[in-house]
Amino acid sequence: MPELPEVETTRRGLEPLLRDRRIVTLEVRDPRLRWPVPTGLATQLAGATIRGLTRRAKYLLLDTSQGGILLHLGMSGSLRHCSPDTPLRKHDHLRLQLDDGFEIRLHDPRRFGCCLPLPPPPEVHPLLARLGPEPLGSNFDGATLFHHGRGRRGPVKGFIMDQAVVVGVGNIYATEALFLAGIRPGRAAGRVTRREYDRLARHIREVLEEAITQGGTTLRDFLREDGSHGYFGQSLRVYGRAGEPCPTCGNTLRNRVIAQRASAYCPACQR
DNA sequence: CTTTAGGCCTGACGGC
DNA sequence: TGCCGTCAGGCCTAAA
Repeated sequence: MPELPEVETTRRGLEPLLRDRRIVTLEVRDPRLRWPVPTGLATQLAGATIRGLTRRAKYLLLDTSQGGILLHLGMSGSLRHCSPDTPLRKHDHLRLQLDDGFEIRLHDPRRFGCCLPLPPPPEVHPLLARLGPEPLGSNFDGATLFHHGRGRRGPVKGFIMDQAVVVGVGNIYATEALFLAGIRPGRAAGRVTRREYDRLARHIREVLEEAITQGGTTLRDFLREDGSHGYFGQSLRVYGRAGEPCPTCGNTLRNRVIAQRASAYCPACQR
């Protein structure tokens, strides 16, 4: 279940392996993803030189001399770098064969991911056009959240998971950041104070950066395995721990469904 | 405009 | 042991 740190770690791991490589073939073994992998994509990419691999939100953008590619890992997707004689697995959808004899495989059992052409300029693509600021970028802070949150009656947790507000904050890191900021996930976004949004923005950045840092230490595993080893072993303080004691005060953590997602919180620490 | 619900999928899990 | 219902999760899309 790649969240932003996993996607960024994947990008950092793969970028040096892909840059300046030539694509020999793209084999579409199973085009059934969130949207079908277009027929003709393989032909378009054959012989292309890879210029780079960047990230926007949880999307990976592969830039080549013969056009861009937009990748999303959805819920269960992963990319691995391996040699062609590595046994193929069920749900290996794509093989991107490189001129150095290695290949990249997209593995995605639940098929929520995608692989689509990305015509220039990338930022106008419908899937990218309405995205909010990057949480690790310079134009994301408490002021942004506060101003965007004016008049919002929905829960703050759903608000920060809204890709138009800030990208890349999934259920896990939203839960963790709200705990660290001392804000209950069910609070109306419009009722969270400026000071609280400052804390929240800081903690969103913090939990994501912490996860990326830890991701770097397990990068080798991440690229070779299927990404199912969990969140880099990052110590999650409250996510998935309803019923357990709060790591700060010892009160029993509760669970509520907020914005259609399980939300653990401490009734004492979070207000 | 905001907010909510539905849908897409498979694998893991629990109950019988 | 096997079958089946439920759940998880990102995020688009339609509808309220």
